[in-house]
Amino acid sequence: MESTIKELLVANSNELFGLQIDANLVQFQKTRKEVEGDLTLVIFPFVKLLRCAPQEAGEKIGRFLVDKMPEIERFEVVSGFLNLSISADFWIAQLNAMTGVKNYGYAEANSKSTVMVEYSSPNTNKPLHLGHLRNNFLGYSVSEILKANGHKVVKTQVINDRGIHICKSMLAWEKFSPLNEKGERETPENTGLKGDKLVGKYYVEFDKHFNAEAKAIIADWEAGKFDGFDPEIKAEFERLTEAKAGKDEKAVKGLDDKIKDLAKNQTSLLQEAKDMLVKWEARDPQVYLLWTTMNNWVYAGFEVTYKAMGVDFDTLYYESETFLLGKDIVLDGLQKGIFFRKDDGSVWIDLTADGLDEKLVLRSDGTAVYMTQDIGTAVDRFKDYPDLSSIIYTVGNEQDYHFKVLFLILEKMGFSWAKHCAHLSYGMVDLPTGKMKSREGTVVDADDLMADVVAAATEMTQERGHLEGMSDDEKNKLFNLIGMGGLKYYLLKVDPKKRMMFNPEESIELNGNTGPFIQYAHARIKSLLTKSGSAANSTVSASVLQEVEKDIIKLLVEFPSIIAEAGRDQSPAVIANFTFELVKAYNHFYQSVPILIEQDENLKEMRLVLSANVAKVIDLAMRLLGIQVPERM
RNA sequence: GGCCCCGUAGCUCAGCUGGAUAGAGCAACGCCCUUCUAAGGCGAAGGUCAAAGGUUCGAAUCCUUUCGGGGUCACCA
Repeated sequence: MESTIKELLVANSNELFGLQIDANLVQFQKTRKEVEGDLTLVIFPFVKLLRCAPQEAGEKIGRFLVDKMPEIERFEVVSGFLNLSISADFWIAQLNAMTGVKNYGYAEANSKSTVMVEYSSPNTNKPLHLGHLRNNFLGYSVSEILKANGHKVVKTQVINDRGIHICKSMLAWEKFSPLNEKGERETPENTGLKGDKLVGKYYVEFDKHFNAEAKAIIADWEAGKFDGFDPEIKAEFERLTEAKAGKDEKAVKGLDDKIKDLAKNQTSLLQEAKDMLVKWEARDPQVYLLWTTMNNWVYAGFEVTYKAMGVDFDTLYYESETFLLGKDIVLDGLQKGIFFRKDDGSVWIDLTADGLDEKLVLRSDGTAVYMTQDIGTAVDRFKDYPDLSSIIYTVGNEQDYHFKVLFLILEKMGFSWAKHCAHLSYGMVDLPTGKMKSREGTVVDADDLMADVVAAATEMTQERGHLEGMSDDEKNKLFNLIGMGGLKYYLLKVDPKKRMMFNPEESIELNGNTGPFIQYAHARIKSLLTKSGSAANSTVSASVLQEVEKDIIKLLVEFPSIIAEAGRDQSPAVIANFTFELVKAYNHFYQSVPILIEQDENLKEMRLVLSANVAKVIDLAMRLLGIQVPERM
């Protein structure tokens, strides 16, 4: 409709305006609900051209459109806005056009380029937490949205299975795990703990002993005992201590932190962990066996969590397998003069001409850093998928700078695909008590949270749900679907780019702008359709439409462009907000218009078809968020 | 300190490629179940869109400055 009007005005612009106009002068907006009309054309851009009052210009364009387009029945000009009233026939035709279209609003599958979406990518030394939930739900949803836009999508993650942090957990487990009566250290099997939780426990254990050792060292230093320490360390400690005199609280804390770092570097524990990393890189069989064993515990644990989240991956990349590749590419770039080597042997790239800094890409000892590995992985992926057009990295916004640098390096290295890669940067999740901090124990564990929301959903659904005749299995599926639907919706309804507040009480709410509110509307429609006995897929007719009915059709007609918008912005929030609007409009209709008890069979069928299309769009929309909708609840 | 992001109702958020009187949900108040699932609907209340300048016929939206909050500036990831 909008494009038809636009073409018509452009084609006839000489006649109407006396000169050729640009298509983007034709601007539409939704008609305000206080005034009559279905579509509004903004008149201001034409006022200058016509050299007349807005009222007059509007009248002229309005008369022209009514004359040319039979669907436009009336028009009204109000303070510079041309409000067009479109016939009921037109809206009914729109409704009929979507009836029975199974994937209404989705583009043809695999009709567009192949895109890889990376998400999750946790460290293997800690269990997943609330932040990972936002990441996973977001990555999964954006993948689904891109698919609905016709892209072929490869979902992936890179597993950070290498590095000093893994060695810390391994070392702590070897040193501090108690032995049971059989002489075994703790395992997921003999403790019943999830693998990721067990490994996480030893990472914390390492930290505890590490800090204690550092503290003891500082106490010695403060007592003047420096036996066995390098004189340089002693000098540095004394320098830092003296610098504290007369400084304010904040500065003192900064200096204390530096002293602590100094002491930490002197601990035997850190030295042991470093030795272990060296052994790992040398493929020491014993260390490798331990590494493999503990990583497999973590993977098994993560698998359970991913299953509960309802996310999946098409392919995985392991840092331990790709970090060497990055090194080769960097050395190649060094040959080509893209990078430069400093005297100590470290390799850098100079990005000052692009307004950034110098960035390290290889350590002086030749080992890889994060950036090295990311370069290698990206190149590797484009080799693995020759038809790949871009990679989207779902990573928190604290890494904005990192990705800016990464893409720039890849571009400088001549990879033409680099400019198509994107960082899907999302904001931090805050708690009412403030930031999540692992040191302060305020981290919300992903497994616990999911269990909590499902438990809450179970309780509330048993209280008010319509569960008659459901098996226990069906009931449990329903409780899970409601709990997880609520959690996903809560995390996805906010613009991903923005930092958000996670309120545990609100996340299990059932009323208002929530997942269960939307699920409930779907269940209600399904119940209605079942009772009607109609397939609700016939071609319908109606000479008049009530406002509430027309409002719903207008929203349904918008759905395809909403999917496009969500894809362009990479924002599930666009889908969530649209669905909420649709459900609100439908509930209003449901409450004010008789459906099953309508006497006029034509009208009744039309309302059923309308309802069925709403249920379909709710389902299609929620699927894009990874949320299931129930037939009953 | 340099760079980046944010500031809209008591709270949580929409709206931001400039367009009519800035919208929802929650909380609080008043209604509506002998019509289909009340996990629902209706009504009323709630705002100097952080502040000040500027551009424009028109600014929450664009530009500048200030204030407030956050992130980032590692041979960590």
